[in-house]
Amino acid sequence: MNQPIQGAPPPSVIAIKSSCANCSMHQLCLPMGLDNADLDRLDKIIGRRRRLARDERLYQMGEPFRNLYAIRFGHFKTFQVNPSGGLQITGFQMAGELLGMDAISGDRHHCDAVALEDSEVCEIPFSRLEDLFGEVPTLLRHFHRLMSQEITREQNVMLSLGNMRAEQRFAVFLINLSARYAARGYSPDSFQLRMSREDIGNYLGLTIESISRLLSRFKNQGWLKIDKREVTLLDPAILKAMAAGTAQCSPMA
Amino acid sequence: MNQPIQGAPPPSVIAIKSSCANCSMHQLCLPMGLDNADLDRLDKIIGRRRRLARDERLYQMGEPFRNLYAIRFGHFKTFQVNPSGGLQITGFQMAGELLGMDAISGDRHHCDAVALEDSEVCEIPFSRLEDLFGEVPTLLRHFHRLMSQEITREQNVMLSLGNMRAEQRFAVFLINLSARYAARGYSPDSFQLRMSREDIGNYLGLTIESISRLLSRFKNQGWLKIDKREVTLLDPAILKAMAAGTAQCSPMA
DNA sequence: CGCGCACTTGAGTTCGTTCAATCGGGGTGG
DNA sequence: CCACCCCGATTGAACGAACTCAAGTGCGCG
Repeated sequence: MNQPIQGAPPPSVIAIKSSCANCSMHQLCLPMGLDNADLDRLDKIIGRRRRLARDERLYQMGEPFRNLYAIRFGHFKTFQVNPSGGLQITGFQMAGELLGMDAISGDRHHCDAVALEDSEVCEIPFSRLEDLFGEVPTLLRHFHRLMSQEITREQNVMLSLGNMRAEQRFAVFLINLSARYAARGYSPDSFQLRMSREDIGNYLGLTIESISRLLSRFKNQGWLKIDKREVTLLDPAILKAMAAGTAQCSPMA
Repeated sequence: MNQPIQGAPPPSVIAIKSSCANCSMHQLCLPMGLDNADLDRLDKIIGRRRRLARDERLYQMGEPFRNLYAIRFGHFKTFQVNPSGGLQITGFQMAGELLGMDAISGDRHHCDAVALEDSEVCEIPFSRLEDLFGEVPTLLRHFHRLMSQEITREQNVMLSLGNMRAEQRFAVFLINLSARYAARGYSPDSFQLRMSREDIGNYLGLTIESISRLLSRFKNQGWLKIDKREVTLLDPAILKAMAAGTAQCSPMA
């Protein structure tokens, strides 16, 4: 139950001398808003940094829950598996975001997390984090905000899956990525998709073929350029309008 | 911005001498696992009980966030509204469950909560609850579990919306209600649907007609009885199998 | 009794899927 | 260096599950 799983190489463990204060993500991540003293206390409990190769698994459903993980760099996907084998990607996570919050209830992970590219995470022992909550109210506050953010994020996905047509879901997806890259200081209009078409389709409740057709349609409309996984949004305004539901695409053009 | 909204009567405010200790839900609700002394401290911060009539709104998207609400009795639905007017029900809540956790980030409510029947909630001022967290670690722990539970609940909905056919979604829905009533000491096989077919359809990403047809189909298969909103599960096993994806319904029978 | 509302049922349509063929780039081995 | 293969992606054609539109039912309430 506890040993490495089905042939996946044990994740490399590297002791890197690095701190939250040095981390470029500390304004988005768990330590947001902490003063130097508190930053230090948080640093002290961070277990270790873990490097993961593309497709390597950070944790798996059913594993006992001990740590949260803050992404230092790289991208992840999280997914749930059906009793009958069906798989649903529940999110794509990027640097500064927290993994594992769904495992707090139940003491076991409720989904799998897999690296979409070579990535690094900070391991945060949850019991030690809990100890710290009593001493650093600012930290607790921000932690609650992060959990709550995750709840609203998922509500938005539900809205998309339950209520929107394919093209609108896809526009929402692109605009969401764009905004998150913008928040990290990257271009909002030009970025790499770190996930396959298949992953996108699964996440949005569509097939890979549908994603491919949507990309072609948006490209033919002149709304974006797409070269392999490199996207350039040529008309972010109309994509935003589609995401908001105030514009729609002609069936074909 | 702060006054009562579009004709909804101001919610009745009643000062009832009641406590968590007396509440039949205290084993499921926020006070779970607290000893009497801590129960008392929690009691002291509970603002007031609020009664809501059917269709009355507890809070609305955009309203400033001050309180969480614990449901004493009754049922609620929460829903999000699209910029373009589209509406997605994100959950149905029953006694012992907590409302408002999505509002912690952002300080404003991100969805609306409406009573499905005459109901009563406990108002929990969040800032006072935060104060208490420092003093009652057990309370904080359980609060984290509740938030985490909400995250996993929503992941399950995403799985259902993104991955399952109509009949499976509906089976999941029924089995989920059944389990929650069972946890509250009610019959798992016979209960009232507190929400309309339309609400169910919206929640499951289906139309009201589809829900109606599914009910008829399940009835014709002899798997349940349905009389208005009174459901009796006649073959919970096969419904569970359908929910798990290990059985499926013939198109018509 | 008659109106309104929630629900049911039927018939035709549509959006996205399924199935299948093809493309194209990157890696491997002859 | 080229031939070959593999895999992810694209494109086309036909299908089907769920939707839309429309008519009908039944119950509650004034």
